Amino acid sequence: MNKVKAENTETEILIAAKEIFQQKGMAGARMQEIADKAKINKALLHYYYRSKQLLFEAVFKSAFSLLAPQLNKVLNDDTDLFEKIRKFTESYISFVIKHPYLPNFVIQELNKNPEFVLKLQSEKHFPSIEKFRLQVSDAIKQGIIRPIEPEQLFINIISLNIFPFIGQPLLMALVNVDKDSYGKIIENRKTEVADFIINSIKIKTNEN
Amino acid sequence: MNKVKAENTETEILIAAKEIFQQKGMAGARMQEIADKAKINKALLHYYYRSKQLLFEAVFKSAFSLLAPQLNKVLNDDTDLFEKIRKFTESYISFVIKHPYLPNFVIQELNKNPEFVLKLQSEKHFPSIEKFRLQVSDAIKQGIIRPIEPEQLFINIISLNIFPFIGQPLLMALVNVDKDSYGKIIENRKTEVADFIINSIKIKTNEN
DNA sequence: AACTTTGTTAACCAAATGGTTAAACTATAT
DNA sequence: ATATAGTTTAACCATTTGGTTAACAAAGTT
Repeated sequence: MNKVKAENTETEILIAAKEIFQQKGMAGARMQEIADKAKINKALLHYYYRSKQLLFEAVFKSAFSLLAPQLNKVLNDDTDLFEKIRKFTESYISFVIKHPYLPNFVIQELNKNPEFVLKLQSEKHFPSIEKFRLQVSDAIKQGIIRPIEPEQLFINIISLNIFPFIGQPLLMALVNVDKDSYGKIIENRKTEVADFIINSIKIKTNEN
Repeated sequence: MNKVKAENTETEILIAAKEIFQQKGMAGARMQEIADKAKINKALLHYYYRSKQLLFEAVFKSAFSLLAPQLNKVLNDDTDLFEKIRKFTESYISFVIKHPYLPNFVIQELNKNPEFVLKLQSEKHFPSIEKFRLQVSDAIKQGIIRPIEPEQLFINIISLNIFPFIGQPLLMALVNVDKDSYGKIIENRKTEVADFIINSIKIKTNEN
């Protein structure tokens, strides 16, 4: 039974470490707290993952490998541009509702440790903007959307989707609503954001 | 001369603390490092600000009191809506270029400590959305902009302006540009973001 | 059954860290 | 000049923290 046990504790640790690291960050997390959450002895953390740094990196990579496919939905996917924007906002917001701390965690740790991005970038499947750039250029040439730099459009899409989660505590206070109401606002954004973007870039035909 | 001296060291400490806290966060900051940066003995930190927590709160409040007036430019100011959006994006982006770590710091610490928002909210001059809400409703009634919930529009404006800074390391990697090129992209956003928003909400007359 | 490998723990350790103390120093007021 | 109040420091201290060690337990191998 030991292999089963081993795998279990190893993933137990990872699950516990995810929770703690994502809520408190690398600097705020305590190995003891992770051990407690995983219901094991602190020394076991070091048995499976040699150091706090390595455990953190395992958590970080795991988090990023969940985030990357989401980003690829805008970047590498050749469905129609508008359709894509609609699908992305819908699916991204659902994704973050499932993993509330994840995007904030990734972005925060990248800010504290910008060199870290290089490690990610060198790995396969790191999202790239190339395809998206072409698609937007084409749509402009075809007169479907007004001229806009693909990079700017991409940044806009990402900003409108990610920030409402990262800025939640601040936005809740400014908009002056409680958690439930804010949840409804977020829920509405599943369609609202896509409409907002498409409205901005779409060239209206006589039909519409 | 002692009162002058006192004020100097006290503000020296605050300046040093700002830098360290804003870059490393509450958990990652070290009192010794702050003392070194301020070129004083560590005990002096405790002489002027009793504890790390209090020093942190002084820094945080100071940071927020810089940010609040920026937010009030969208929320409490009764110039024309479009003009306002243009001015805000311009001035906000300039503001962050001057204080690169500030918005990230505020948002990050609010995430780690959401109860903290209550302290801010209870203070005077805490930005409120009321005025903005009316203005947007009016603009909709007058047929100037298409129907949109004021809260959603506000969240969009803030997201498009703040996120490009908070997400910089990630966005730089995704868009695949170096710091200089990213700086140019940000510079372009001073007008680009306002255009993007106004394009999305403005109802076109026959004139245009 | 003897032995080897893997998993787990309690006890321990050195370094880092926030905070304190008492003494020294500086400048102004008397 | 001297008392006084505010400022600054060196030396300490207790606790926390990441990490190690040695012993033990359980399972697999021969």
